[in-house]
Amino acid sequence: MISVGIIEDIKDLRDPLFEFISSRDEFLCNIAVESVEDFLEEVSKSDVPMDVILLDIGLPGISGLSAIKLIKDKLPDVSIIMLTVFDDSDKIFAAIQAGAVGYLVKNTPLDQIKQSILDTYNGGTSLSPEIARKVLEFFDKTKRNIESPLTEKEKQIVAGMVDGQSFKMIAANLGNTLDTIKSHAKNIYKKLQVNSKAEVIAKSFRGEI
Amino acid sequence: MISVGIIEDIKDLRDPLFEFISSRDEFLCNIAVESVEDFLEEVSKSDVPMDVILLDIGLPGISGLSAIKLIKDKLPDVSIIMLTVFDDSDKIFAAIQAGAVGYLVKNTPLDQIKQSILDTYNGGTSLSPEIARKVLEFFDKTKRNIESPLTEKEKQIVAGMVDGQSFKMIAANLGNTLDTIKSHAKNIYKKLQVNSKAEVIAKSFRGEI
DNA sequence: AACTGTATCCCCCAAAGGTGGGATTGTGAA
DNA sequence: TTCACAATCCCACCTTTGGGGGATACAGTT
Repeated sequence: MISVGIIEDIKDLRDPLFEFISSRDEFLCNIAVESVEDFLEEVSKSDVPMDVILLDIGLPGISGLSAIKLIKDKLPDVSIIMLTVFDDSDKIFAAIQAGAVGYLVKNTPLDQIKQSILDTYNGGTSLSPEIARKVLEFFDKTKRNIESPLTEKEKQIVAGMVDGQSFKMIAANLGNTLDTIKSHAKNIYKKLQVNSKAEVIAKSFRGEI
Repeated sequence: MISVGIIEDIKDLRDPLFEFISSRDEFLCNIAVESVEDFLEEVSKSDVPMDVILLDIGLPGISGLSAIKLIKDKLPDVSIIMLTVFDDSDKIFAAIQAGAVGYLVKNTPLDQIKQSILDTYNGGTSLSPEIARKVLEFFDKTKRNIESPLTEKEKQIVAGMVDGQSFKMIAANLGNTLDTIKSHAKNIYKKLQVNSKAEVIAKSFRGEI
C-alpha cells in the first residue's frame, strides 16, 4: 500500500485527486491539504507514513518550489511529484534540482497519474524530453555555455552579487563608482525580468544566467 | 536538414538504418561507418556537417562508451544517441555521464527512431524512467543531509529568501509582522555567521544549510 | 527556580538597495 | 550617418535591510 499526500490549493483539483487515490486499493491518501504549512503541521503532529507527495508548484504562501527542501528535511525518503498548470520547464528543472523526481501537468488523465505514482514508488520517474535534456546538459560540462543576455561587465557584477558582496564592494573591486554599479544593476534586472538582487542570485545558482 | 551519422559494426543493422535515414527528406546521412576509428578519420579529412550521431554502445575496438569523449572533443555541438541491444541501465547511465543525450534499443521501430532523432535535434531527449531516476539521484542534495543549526521557523524564512521574496512578503505568507521576520533574520545571520540575505541565499544553494 | 532558546512583537536609525529620471563617450551595425 | 547599446557617471526619492536595543510568553533543561 502506497501512502500518498496531496498539497494543492485549488479545492476543485484537490478533491477529485483525493477521491481517485482513496478509491484505489493500492493507494492510501493520508493527507490532502491546501498549503505547505498545513502539510508540515499534519506530519508533525501525527506520525503518518508517506511515500509519494503530489505538490503544486505554484502555491500561494510558501511556494511548492521552496517547499521541497522543507518537506525532504522532515521526510528525507519521500518522492515528490510536482503538479503544474503549464509545462514551465525552468520551474520544473528548478524543482528537480531541489529534489523532486517528476512532474505532472494538472489535466493529466487520472489513469496516467496512477501510473506515474506507481512508477515513482518503484524507483522510476517520468520527465518530458525537454526537462530530461536540461538535466543532462547540467551534466555535460563541455557545453555549459548557455548564451546569456548579459554583457561581460554585467556578468562580473552578477558574480559579485553571488559572492554576497554589496554594491559598494563590487564598485570598489571593479574600480567603478557606486552609481555605475547601480546603473548596471538596473539593466541586469530589466534583462532578467526581476527586481531584486536576491532573485538574480537565485537565478544564477539555478544556472538560468 | 539534419545531418546524421551512424556508427554501428553490424552491417545488417547499419545498412537498413542508412537506407531509412537517407530516404527521408528531413535527414541527410553523411556518414555510416562500422567503427569509431573510421568515423574520426572521415570527419577529419572532410569537413562534413554533423548534428546527430547514432552510436553503438558495444562496439569492438574503441567502445561506444569511450568514443563519446573523443567525438565530442572533435564535434562539441553534436548530439549523441546510444544504440543498445539490451536495456542495460548502468552502461546507459555511464554514457549519459560522458555526454550522450539519449539512447535507443536496437529493435525500436524505424518511425520511432525518426522521432527520437527529431526530438534530440530540437533539444529534447528521451530517457526511460529508470535511467532518468538514476540521473536525478545523482544530484539530490537533500539526500546528503547536513544537520542544520536552524529551527523549523527559520528554515521557512530562509526558503522565502531563496524564493526571492522580500521580508514583507515572507511576513505576509507566514502570517507574521515584518518585525518578527526581521528578528528571525537577525538570529539566522548570527547562526550562519553572515550579514546579508544574499549570503544566506548563496549558502542555501551551495547546500551549506 | 533559574536558565536557555524559540517565537512573537515593538522602537529607532543608518546603510543598502530599487526606481525614476538624465548626461557623456565610444563602438559597431543598419 | 543615424541608431542602438554598452559603459560610465550624476541626482533625487523612496523602500528595504541590517543592527542595536527591548518586551512578553512559552518550552524544556539543569
